[in-house]
Amino acid sequence: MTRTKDNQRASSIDVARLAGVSQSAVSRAFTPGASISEEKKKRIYDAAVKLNYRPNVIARSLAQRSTKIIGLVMTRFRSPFYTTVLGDFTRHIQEQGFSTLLLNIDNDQEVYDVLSTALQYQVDGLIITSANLSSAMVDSCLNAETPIVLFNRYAENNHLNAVYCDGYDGGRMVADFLLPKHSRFACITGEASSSTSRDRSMGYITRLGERGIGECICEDAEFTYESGFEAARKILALPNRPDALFCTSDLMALGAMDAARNIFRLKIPKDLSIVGFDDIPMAAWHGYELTTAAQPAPKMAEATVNLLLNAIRNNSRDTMVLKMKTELIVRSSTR
Amino acid sequence: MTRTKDNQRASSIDVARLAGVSQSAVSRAFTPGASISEEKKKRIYDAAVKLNYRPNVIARSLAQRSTKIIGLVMTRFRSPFYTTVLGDFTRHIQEQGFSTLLLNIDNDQEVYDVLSTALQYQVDGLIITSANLSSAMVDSCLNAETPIVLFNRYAENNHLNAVYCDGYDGGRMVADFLLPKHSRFACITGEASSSTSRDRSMGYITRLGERGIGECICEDAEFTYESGFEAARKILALPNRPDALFCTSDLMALGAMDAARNIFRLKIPKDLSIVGFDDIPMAAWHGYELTTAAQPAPKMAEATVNLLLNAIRNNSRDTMVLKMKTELIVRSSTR
DNA sequence: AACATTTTTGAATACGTATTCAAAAAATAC
DNA sequence: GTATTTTTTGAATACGTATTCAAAAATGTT
Repeated sequence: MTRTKDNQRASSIDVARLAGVSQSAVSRAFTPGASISEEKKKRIYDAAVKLNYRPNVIARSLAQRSTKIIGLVMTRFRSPFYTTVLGDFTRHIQEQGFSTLLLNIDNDQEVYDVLSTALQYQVDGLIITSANLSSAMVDSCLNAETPIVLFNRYAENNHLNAVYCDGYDGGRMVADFLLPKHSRFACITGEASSSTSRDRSMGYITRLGERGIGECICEDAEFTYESGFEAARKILALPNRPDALFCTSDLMALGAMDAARNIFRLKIPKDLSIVGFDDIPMAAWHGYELTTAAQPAPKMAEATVNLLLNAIRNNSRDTMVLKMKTELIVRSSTR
Repeated sequence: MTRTKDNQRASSIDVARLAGVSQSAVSRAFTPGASISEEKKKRIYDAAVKLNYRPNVIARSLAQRSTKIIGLVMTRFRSPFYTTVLGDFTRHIQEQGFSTLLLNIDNDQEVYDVLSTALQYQVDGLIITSANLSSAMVDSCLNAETPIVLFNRYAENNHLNAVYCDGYDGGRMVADFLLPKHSRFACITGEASSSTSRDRSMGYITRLGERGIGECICEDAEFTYESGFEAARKILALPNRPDALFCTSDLMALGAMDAARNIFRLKIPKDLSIVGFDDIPMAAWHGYELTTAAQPAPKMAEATVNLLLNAIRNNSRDTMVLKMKTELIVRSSTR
């Protein structure tokens, strides 16, 4: 091993020396499409194998001013919806030759820190899921000239790229579906700060109103099973119990189903119809068979990655907002 | 804005020029503990704010030969167990001032590619979950001198750091728990290639044998709800139906429960006891209340990250294997 | 064979930071 | 006050690659 310094990784210079060529040649040998003769290329590869050489992507990133890294800001790792999407994100990102820097946030306070480290890592682009961005942060992003796509969030002023699902329309669909066969309506909503959840419940309630139902029992909850369970326990204990319940996420709906069945001994859907939102895998489980407004998660994830990569490759400054439709999947939790 | 080149991010040189100091001074201003006067530091910070300067971590990584990035190789994004763990990993990694490069693999074939890109990104360390490493890959890792910790896998020769859960012992515990009140035993196992699943079922079957039960109906499945459902459908259709069923993962167990109840109209636990493994959130749902051998996931995740960071910081070459115990959580899916 | 064209090549430099080293400045000791 | 130690400072260089530029080699044309 004719390595200059022992115990270190080999560099392109080491390979060049062993192969009897210049460092530039080594660089070109590892750059697809670069001008280099086949014979020299072979010689370089042989030397590279001998030294166990692999190009240092960090150095390349510095020289090319492009890291080929996508920053992915995520919350709510326990939500099946988001983890499914996370798998899709990383798969698409890798398929396109990029890598994923995953940044976890527990609450919106941390967004700024996390965003700032992502930018320091010179990510080529950013995907931000379900975080509430302050306008200061938006500015900071725009300032950094780093393309950004929001997932399931949208900026009020449409100044940022976004891919999201039309929750308002989804809520309306649910209302239209439930209206014919039910008379007393209720709704369990997610965190109030979340525009996502607000859109869904607003669509539902507005549509009910349009069709003559002025009253809808509402209960605030968090986006968890337990929270849905507790909210349903409150709602179903009321006099004049509702016979139709819309939950703005599947996880809450499943909790609500279990509360209805286990605490109140209700038959679903005979005594109570329940509808969720998302279509997580558990909604299809035989123990639940939850009717739900399905988000086209795979399509959304793919569109998000493609939108971002296009922005990166074309260096385009104009923004694009993709609003997708939900599809009502009718299972046996509704009559 | 006295920036040298327009439309580019400011560099430490730009800041130095504006603040009237040397580039080294700027570097020191952003290096905690470096020798620099308070007065100059303030002047530099002011200039940095004016130029919206943030240190370029990529350049720093090159200079320091340390990226502060942990590579995290993951499969099975749909499994609630692994996504919970993923959240813990990233949180701990971030708390320690590192970032996470997330690498998704769908099957073991891709491990090599993914590992190789991680190494090219000069990650400071690697966590590998549930992948089967060929010995060639292990060599390649050792060669790269990059610390590695396996999560829920262990190298046969103990030549790699590992944190995992004692599935063999867990399986024995389940057998001991079920033996007194049952007479016909069955087992649904995960993918045969997975040593994780094999350990669990071997512990179970071995212990049954030790205590006089020579026969155990076994059915192979994948680590999914649907697969558990199908496997249970086969097993429960047999003459002389079992009255105790151990599934090597919760997800399969939940599928099995639904098959038992919905297809065979069995009462759980009266007609059939079911035990799972992992303790995913859904196991505690009121619709299931699954008895399970719980993995101490949060502890395991924390230990994994700590083990890795210690190896990185101390540059230690000796390996460490942490084997954790399961805890049997008894719920109402067993009599 | 002479010339024009294309391809291949290596030297030099840039990317943005950390760090070493020696000089300068400040603080302390006597 | 000088001598001594400590702290602060900037110039120079290293990190490992990509890329520009001009020279050299190979190829094609007549």
